[in-house]
Amino acid sequence: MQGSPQFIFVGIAQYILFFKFTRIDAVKTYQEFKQVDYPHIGESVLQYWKENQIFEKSISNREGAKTFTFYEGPPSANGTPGIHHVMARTLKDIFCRYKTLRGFQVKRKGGWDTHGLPVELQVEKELGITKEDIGKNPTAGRAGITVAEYNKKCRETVMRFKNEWDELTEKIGYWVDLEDPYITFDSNYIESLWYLLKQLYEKGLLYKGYTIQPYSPAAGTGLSSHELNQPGCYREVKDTSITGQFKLKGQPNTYILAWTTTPWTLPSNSALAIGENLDYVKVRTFNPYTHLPVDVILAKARVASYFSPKAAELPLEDYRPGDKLIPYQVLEEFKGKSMIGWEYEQLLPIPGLALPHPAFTVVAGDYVTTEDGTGIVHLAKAFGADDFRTLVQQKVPGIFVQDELGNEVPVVDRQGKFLPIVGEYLVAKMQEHGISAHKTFGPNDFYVKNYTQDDEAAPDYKNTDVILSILLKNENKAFKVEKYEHSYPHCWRTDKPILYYPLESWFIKTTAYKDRMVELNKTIQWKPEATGTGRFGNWLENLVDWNLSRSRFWGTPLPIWRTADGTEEKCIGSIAELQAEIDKSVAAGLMTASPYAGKELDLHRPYVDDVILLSPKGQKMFRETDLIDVWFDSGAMPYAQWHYPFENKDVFAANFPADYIAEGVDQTRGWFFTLHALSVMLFDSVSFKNVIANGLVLDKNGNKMSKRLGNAIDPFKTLKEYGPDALRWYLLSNANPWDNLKFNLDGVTEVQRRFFGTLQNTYNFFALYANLDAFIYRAEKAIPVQERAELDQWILSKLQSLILEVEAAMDGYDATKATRAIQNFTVDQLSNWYVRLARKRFWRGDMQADKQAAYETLYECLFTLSQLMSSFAPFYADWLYKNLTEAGESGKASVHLTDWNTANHSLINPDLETSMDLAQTISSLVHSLRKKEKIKVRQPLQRILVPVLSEKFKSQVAHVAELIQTEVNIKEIEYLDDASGILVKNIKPNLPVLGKKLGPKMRFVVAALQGWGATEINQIEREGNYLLSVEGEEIDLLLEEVLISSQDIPGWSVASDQGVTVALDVNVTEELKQEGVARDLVNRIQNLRKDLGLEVQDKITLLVSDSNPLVNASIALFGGYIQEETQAISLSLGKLEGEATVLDMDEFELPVRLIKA
RNA sequence: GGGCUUGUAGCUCAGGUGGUUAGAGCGCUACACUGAUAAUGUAGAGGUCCGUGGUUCGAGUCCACGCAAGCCCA
Repeated sequence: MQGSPQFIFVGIAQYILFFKFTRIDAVKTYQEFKQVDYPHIGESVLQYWKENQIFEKSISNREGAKTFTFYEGPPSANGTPGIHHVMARTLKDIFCRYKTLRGFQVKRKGGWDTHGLPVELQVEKELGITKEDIGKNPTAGRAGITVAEYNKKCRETVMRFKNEWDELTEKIGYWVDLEDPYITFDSNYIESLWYLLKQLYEKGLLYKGYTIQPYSPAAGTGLSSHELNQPGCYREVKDTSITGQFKLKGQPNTYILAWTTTPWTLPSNSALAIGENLDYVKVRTFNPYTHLPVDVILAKARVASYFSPKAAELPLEDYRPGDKLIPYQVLEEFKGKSMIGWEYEQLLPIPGLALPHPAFTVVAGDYVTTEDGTGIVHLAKAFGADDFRTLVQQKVPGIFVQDELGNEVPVVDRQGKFLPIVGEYLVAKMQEHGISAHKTFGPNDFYVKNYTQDDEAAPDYKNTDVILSILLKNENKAFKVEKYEHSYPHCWRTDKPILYYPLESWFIKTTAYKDRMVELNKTIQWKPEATGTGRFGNWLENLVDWNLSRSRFWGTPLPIWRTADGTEEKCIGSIAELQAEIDKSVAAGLMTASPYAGKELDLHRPYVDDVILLSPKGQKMFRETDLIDVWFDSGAMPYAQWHYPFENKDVFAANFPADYIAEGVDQTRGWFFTLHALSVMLFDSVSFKNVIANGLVLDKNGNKMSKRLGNAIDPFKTLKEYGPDALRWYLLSNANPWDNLKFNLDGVTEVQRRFFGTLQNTYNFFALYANLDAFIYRAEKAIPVQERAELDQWILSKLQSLILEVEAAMDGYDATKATRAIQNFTVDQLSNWYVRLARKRFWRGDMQADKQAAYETLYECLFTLSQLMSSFAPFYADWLYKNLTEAGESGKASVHLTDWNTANHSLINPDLETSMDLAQTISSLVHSLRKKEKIKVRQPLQRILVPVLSEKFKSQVAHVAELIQTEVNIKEIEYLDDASGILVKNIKPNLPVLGKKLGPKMRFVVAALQGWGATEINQIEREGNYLLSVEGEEIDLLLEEVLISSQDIPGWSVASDQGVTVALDVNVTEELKQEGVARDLVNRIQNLRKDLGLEVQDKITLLVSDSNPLVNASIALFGGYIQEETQAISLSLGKLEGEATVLDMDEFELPVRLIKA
C-alpha cells in the first residue's frame, strides 16, 4: 500500500480534514463508535438542525418548486401530549419529509385548537363553578364570574401546555412551523370564519331550525348532555306504559303493536319504526280490555312477553270475555323489511292534527331492538332525537301546529303542557267516556308530567298518561297498559323529569350538498380504504344538517343579529362590515358609542353581545347568543389559517386543497367531515386528496391507556431512553398505523437492536476498515458497477429494487411497507449476506480494484440507506449521512437537504438475484445436512450433488458456485442431469393452471398423476403432452400444466426446499481431515491470540508440539495457510519444554507455545 | 342497537385475483462461527388460521350466521 497513488491522495484529504475539524484522531476519516447512544444522537442532531436552520432551508431550498400541501389538524394545548400524539405526528412528518426529498416545497403551518367545551369544563372545574354561575354576580352561597373574566381564564388555560407540546414536537423530529401557527381564537382567524359563515348564509345554507334536546320545562331551559351526565340525574321512576294498537289500512281488523313509556307523545305519533332484519309475526287473539277479536303484529322474539305459553294450546273459539288466559294463534311470519310502507290510521285523530301521506306509515329504524316492548317503535318527531332524525331522513312529516308568528311548534308547550288543541280533545273524551279525576281538567290543564305539584296521593289522582290510557283502552286502541319502572333523566336544578323537546338551533344545510360530498369523497384516497367508503361514506349517505349552535361562552360567536320578533336579521362577514354597521347604529342612536371605542377589538363574548345593530326597517337587532361548533373552527383552517380572503389570497390558492392530511380515525365525523363539508359547499372541491386515519395506541395488553390506570406511556421518558428514531421506527413498522397499536416497549428495544444495531454494526465495520485502508469515497473515481464482483452487482441490484419498493410504498402512503422493506434489506441482504460474504475482501491484501469495489459498494448501500430511511428516522439518518459524507466533503449540510436518488434500472439484474436466492437456499440446505450428519462447517468436504433439470437452472447455480463453496466449506458442486440416469423425478399438477381447465375433473387427474412413474414423466417431457383417460374421457395434459421436480437421489441423504435438492458427500478423506485440523488449529490459535490481548496486526511465532502424526501431516501441507491466517512469522514443530498452552482439539489435546514477535 | 375495524405460533405481524406441506421476527432449545465479537450464523420445536354452516374439484382467503375485542354514532 505504501507509496501507492491512492494513499497519497487520501493523505491529502486527511491533512485537510485535520485542520478543518481539528480532530484528535485525524487518521480516522470515518468516525468509529464502540457504543451508540441513540437518545444522544437525537439531541445532538436536533441541536445541529437548530443551529443550521435545516428545517427552514429544507423549505427555502425548494422556492419555486411544485408545492406539496399538508394541513396540520390543530391539537388543543390544554392537556399534556401522550404517546399517541407521537404516532400521529410521526405519520404527518414522514410524508412531508419524503415529498421534500422528491423535490416538492412542503410548507407546514402549525396550529392550535383553542375553543370549545373541554376548555370550558376544565375552567369550570378549576374555578369550582358551573355553567349557571357564568355571567352572574356572586350571591350568597354561590360563586359568580363575569363572562369577560371567564373567557379570560379560558384563554389563559388553553395554551397552558404549549411548551410541552412544542418540546415533544421538536424532540420527535416533527417538522412543522411553530413560529407562526394559526390560533383559532385570534381575531383574524375568527374574521375568516365569519366571512365563510356569511358565504353560507348568502347561499341560503344557514337557517334556524329545531333539534331535539333535553329540556327542563320546570327550569325553562335546555340541558347539555354533560349536564345530563351529572351524577343523580338518572333516577328509577315508575311510569305508565302503553302498548298501543295501530289499525292497519288494507288489512281487516289488523293492528300493529307499539310500546311507549311516554304515552303523552302518542298524540304526536306520525310513524312506526321496525327493524328491517328482525322477524315479525301476525297473531290472532283478543283485546284484553274490549275482548274483541284482533289480529296483532309484533316481533317474533316478543311474543312470549305478551302471551302466556299456557294459552298457546287453547282454541280461539273457546274464549269467553273475562277469561284470564287469552288464547292466541300465530298466523304468519315475515321480515321487518316487508312491512316498510304499510299505512295505518292515526291513533288519536285530533281535529286539526291530520297529516298527509307518508305520515302514518311504517319505516325502518336502525335502533329498533327486541329487548323490550314489541319490537316496533312509535315515533313522535318532536319528542325524540331518534324519532326526529328518522322522520327527517324518511321525509315523513311530524305533528306540529303553527303559532301566532307562523312558526311550527309542538303540541306540548314550553311549560310542559298540551296546547288547547289537544286539551280540548281530551276534555271532550273524558266527558264521552265518563272519566273522573282528582280535579276538573280544563283544556289548559294537561301537563305531560307532574309539573304543578299536584298531590299524587290524592284520591282518584290521574295524570295525563293515565287519562290517555283509559281512553285508549275504551276505544280498542290499547293492547296492554302497565306501570313500568325505568331510569329517566331529571333536571339537576329542579329535580323534575326532563322532556326531549325541539329547541331552536342554527343549522348548516349540509344535506343540500350531500350528493356532491359523496361524489367528491370518491376522489379521495383514504388509508385505510374502508374508513373512506364505510365509516365516512356511510356517514355521508345518512347525513343530517349540521347543528352549529352551542349555548356556551368560549368560542366563535355566531355573527347573526336579529330583531326581537325574528322578522329581520343580518349576517356580518367581516370586521370592517361590523364597524360600519356599528357606526350606522350609533348614528341612529341605538347605542351611545361603539362598545369597541378605545378598546382592543375582541370578537368574543361578552363584548360582541353588547353590539346592537340597526335593521333596515329601523328596529334594534341583537346578536343571536349562540356560539358555533368548534369543529367549524378547525374545518375552516384551510382558509382561516391564512386569514383568507382578507390576506394571502395567493398563498391560499397555491395551498388548496391539501395533498395530504392525517389524524386519528376518531376524527372521521369531526375534522375530516368539517373540512370536507366546508370545501364542498364553498369551493366545490375536496379539501384533501390523501388522508391517513390512524388507529388508537393501546397498552401492550390491548387496553386503553389512561393516566388514572397508570398504564399510559410517557413519551418524554420513552424518548429519553430510546431516542426518537427507534420510537418512530417502531410505531411505523410494527403494524399498519390504521390498525390499533398495542404499544410495547420491548418492541422498541427489538427495533433498536435488530435494525439500528445491525445498521450501526455494518457502518462500524465499514468505518473500521476504511480507516485502516484510508479509503475515501469519491463518486467520480468509483469503479463502474459492471466491473465489480458479482456480489457487489447483486447487492446493488437489490438496492435499486429497494428504492423502487420504498417509492411505491410512500407514493401510496404506506409507511409500514416502506420501513419493513428497508429493515429487511439492511438486516437480511446487506448485513447477513453481503457483509458476511464480502468480509474477507476488506481485510486481505492491498487496495486493489476488488477491494476498492467492495468499499464503494458498501458505501453506496449505506449512503442510499441514509436517504431512504431519513423520513422515518430523521436524526439517525442524518447522523449516518454526515459520518459518511464528512470525510469526502461531498455532502450537503443534511440528508434532509438532498435530492432523492432514484433507482438506476440498468443495475437491476433479476437473473443475478435469482442466482443469489439459490445460493442462499443451497447453503441453507447444506448447513441443514451437515447438522444432520454432525459434521461441522470447519471440516471441509469434497462435494455436493445438485440435480439440475434445466440448463438455465444449472447456469444460475454455477454463477454462484464459488460463493456456495466458501460459505459451506466444500470443494466442488457436481450437477446431476438427465444423462446421469440416477435422478428420481416427481410430478405434481400445476393447480392454478389446471384448475381453470378441468374444474370438477381435477381430482381424477390429481389421482392419476400420483400413480405416475419414470416412464410417464419421461414421455410427457419428451412429447410435451400426455393423453390421459379418466372417467371414460380423454384429457390432453400439457407439459406446462405439470410441475416436475427431483427430490431424491438414491443412496444419498438429501434435503429439499423450494424445488431445490441437495445431497452432501460426507466422506472425509485423509487430506480433508488434515485440512480440517489445520482450520481447527487456526481457530484455536485465534482464540488464544484474543485471550492474550493481541491486536489484529500483531505478529507471532508459533511452536507446535510434535506429538500427533495428523497434526504433523496437516502442518506439512497447510503450514502456509496457518501462518497467513494467524499472522505467524514462524511455525515450527518440535518438542515443547517448559511453558506451553494445551489446546483442546476436540478429539485430542495439543500443546503449543505462542509468542508475540 | 347501528356503522366500521380487528381476530393466523407464547408475543408482534406477513399471507394480490381461492391452489397441494400457512410464513417472518422476537422468545425458547440445540449447535456453529470467532479479524463486525457486549456482534453473527444455522437448525429445531411451536398452528383446530375465533366458531358454525355454505359455495367450490379445492377455503386462512369468498358468502351467511354467530362469538370476542376496539372505535365512532345513537
